[in-house]
Amino acid sequence: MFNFKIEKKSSDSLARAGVIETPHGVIETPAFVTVGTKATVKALTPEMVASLGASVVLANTYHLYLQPGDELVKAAGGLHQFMNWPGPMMTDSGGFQVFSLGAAFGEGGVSKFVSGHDPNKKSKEQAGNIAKLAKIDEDGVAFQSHIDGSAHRLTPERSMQIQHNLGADIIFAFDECTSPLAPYDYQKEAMERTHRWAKRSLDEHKRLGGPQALFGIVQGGRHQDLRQESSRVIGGMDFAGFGIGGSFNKEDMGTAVSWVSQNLPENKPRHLLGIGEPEDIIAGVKSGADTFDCVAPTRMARNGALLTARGRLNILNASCRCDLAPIEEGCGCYTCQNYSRAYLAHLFRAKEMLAATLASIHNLYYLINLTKRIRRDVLEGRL
RNA sequence: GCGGUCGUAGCUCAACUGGUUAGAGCACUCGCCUGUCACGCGAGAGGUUGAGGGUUCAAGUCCCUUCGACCGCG
Repeated sequence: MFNFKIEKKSSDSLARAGVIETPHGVIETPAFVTVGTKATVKALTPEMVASLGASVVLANTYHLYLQPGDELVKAAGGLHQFMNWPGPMMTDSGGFQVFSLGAAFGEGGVSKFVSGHDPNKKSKEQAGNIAKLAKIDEDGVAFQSHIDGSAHRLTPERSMQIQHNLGADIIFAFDECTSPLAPYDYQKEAMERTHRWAKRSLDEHKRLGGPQALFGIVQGGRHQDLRQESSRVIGGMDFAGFGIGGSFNKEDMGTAVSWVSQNLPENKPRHLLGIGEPEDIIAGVKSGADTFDCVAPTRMARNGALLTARGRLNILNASCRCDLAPIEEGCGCYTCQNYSRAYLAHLFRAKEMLAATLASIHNLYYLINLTKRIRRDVLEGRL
């Protein structure tokens, strides 16, 4: 049912090209995984997503458990049927929400990325006494719903049960994504807890049975010894593949990923969680990652930032108002084939819904095609 | 013609009995977003308070003149 085959390995980096087979189709890697958190890629129909060349979509356990509920999704025949996406799917375990609703919650703007040594961010962590929506203990995480404030609890076992109900092809172990601002001792403690949760996730997954492939998640923050230890421990467990999670140093994410890749079994796929800016994908592939998911292309699109070969274009800038050229000359996407920057700028300024759709089409097309180009480069020995 | 109400940022409006560099929302300009709390967040620019004169230590606030808008009565 689940299979991973490596077609070509790079001779001068950790890059490889391969194929992941799932019950709902194949994923040619390296691949970009489109994010559809709440069982929808925001602003796009599944047909649009497919027409961009996307092969796989990732949804979220925490969000769908809260709304509309995993039992309903199961009754509807699973995520594929429910959201009308026939291709391969992944679900994240809810582990990231331990971070986004925990340490990162509030006005502080703590990112999972940190740039170099960032001493000015420290005060935020301390000032971060805002009531968090997530609290961690050995058994799992207590969440307060961000929708209605109601209390919920996620454990490795619950995450597995929910993900089995959702029915994606690839599911992830329940983990803790730590803040990059957390001290070493906490990173270590959280990593070791994540390892115990990985074992529990695996046990529950086996108990439940079913066609899903479970990926374990490597943590360890920005520390080489922790990353190596985590990848050895998680890599030694009976997972179908691996996710690489957690926080990174913006400057040398690739280095951290290669510490991990070198310790993971070579014959299993590696998914770099939440990474997806163009340069990061290139660095990730070179460091041995096979798949990537990221909200960046769609979220940035909705906020008017468009990807081009020459960098980011903010369509809301005054210079776009009367610019009748497409977002990017030569781009093959539906948006660039049919609409001008001026039209996009108009839609954004008028707050028309089509703005989000056309911008998302462009950004996803850009990123998916970038990844396809990278795959060709690996296959043809150029990378 | 007489009486009244009101003129504050591009727009809609704040500013207790006159009291420090006249505020906000929207619009405008720019930036940010990496396993979605996210059609979100942040920053900036923008006003000789309709005009002119007066009272006062001090006027968007009080007085006079004038211009304009609206309402009422002739």
